[in-house]
Amino acid sequence: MAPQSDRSPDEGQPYFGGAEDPSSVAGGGSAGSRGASPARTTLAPRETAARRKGKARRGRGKARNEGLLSKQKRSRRMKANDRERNRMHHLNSALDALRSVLPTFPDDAKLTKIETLRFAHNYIWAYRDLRCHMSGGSAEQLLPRPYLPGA
DNA sequence: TAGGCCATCTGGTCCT
DNA sequence: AGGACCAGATGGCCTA
Repeated sequence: MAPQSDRSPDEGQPYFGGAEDPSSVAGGGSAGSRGASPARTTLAPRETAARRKGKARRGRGKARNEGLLSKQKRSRRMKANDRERNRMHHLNSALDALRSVLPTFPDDAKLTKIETLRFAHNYIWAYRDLRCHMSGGSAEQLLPRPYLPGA
């Protein structure tokens, strides 16, 4: 397949499908198939669960043997799986929210997770830099307030 | 068909 | 004890 390089859009620029920025943060990685074709769509959690039901039971082999696990253990595991699934769904929602505020081209191009994070990093960095230059201050003065959990 | 991305399961560890 | 978080494993989907 085509060599992938994490798209690292130029700071402050909308992301253009195939554009690459070799000087970007952490180098190399994924590429450009998805930019060109937004075919991959994130399934809604419910839809995902339903659609993936089949493979949900896939296992890692050994400890999988039914009967080895007590009913209580099994039940606890299932609950843990459920929480983990939810946790990941929340994480993905947050990622979607982040995607939604990042400019891309075309508009409906979907950034991968790693691309989203790297782009957001660049974007924030560039924005801070821009404000710094406009205000004549130092970048440190423009650092966002630290995140306060629960605030 | 290979390789990238993703969702899910799982067991370990840490925290409350 | 139970939940949150994490990383590894697995297999499906998709594109070049």
